[in-house]
Amino acid sequence: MRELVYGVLDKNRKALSLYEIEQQFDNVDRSTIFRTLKTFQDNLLIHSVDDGSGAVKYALCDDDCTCSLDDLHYHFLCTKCGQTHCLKNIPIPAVDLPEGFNFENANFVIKGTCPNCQG
Amino acid sequence: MRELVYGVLDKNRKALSLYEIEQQFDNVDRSTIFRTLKTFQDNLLIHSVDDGSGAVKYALCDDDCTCSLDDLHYHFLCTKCGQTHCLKNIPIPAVDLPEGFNFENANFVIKGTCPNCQG
DNA sequence: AATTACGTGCAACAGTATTGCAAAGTTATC
DNA sequence: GATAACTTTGCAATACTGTTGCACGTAATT
Repeated sequence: MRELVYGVLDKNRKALSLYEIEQQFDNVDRSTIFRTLKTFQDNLLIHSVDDGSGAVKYALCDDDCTCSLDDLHYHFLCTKCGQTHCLKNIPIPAVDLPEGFNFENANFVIKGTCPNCQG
Repeated sequence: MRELVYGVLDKNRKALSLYEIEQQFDNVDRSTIFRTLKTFQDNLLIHSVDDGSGAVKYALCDDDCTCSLDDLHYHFLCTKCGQTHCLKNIPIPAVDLPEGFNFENANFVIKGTCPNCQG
């Protein structure tokens, strides 16, 4: 199962929701996939994004990804097709937080239309 | 009711979830507050943030806020106390999107510890 | 007074996430 | 090879947030 789920994420190259992953199988229970994804996350194979679409999405980490530390990148949610892309090539600028605030992690989601949905 | 809900948001000066607002009243229904917040949002009095905590939070807009247009700002979610602060003084840098991607909106949430939770 | 519009509470429902439990499968151990 | 120990899976149930339908009550309007 883990290999199959990994395969789906690898094939799609974008962030998928639990439901979307479930759709790609015929007879696999949500909970199984859910737990598989959780395992992946615990082992830093994938990262999750809450893009505001209502469902958390999951995407593969890069080989050298250390997720919570420095794999920060923008995510792009297309408001037309609903797909979420990882914009790994765009660096996230350092944020100058006010005194007393301590940076741990960040979630930067940009919304708009993706190349497939221009018209 | 609208005055009361507005008062709560004004007093707290941070983003509150529907549930948190509900807690500040004794006998007011979720749906009433929900609809009140929706009304506020339709009239651009408040903006909503999905900080990834599972619940959407709501905060007052500034007087000159035009929300969906240029009131973009960072939000800070404290991983200890769960409070969400608006970091209105920090400008959001322009993001250089790849060809074909069209910017409409953004949601930038930073996680960490807030001044109240340092130790 | 009759009509209309609006606000509220209750209850129900939707969608996603999550967990308990038992069955099925797998691996280790003797 | 049999048994025990552990893992994985499916089903069902539950939690939580958000959302809507409906009925009732109140206030404004004619």
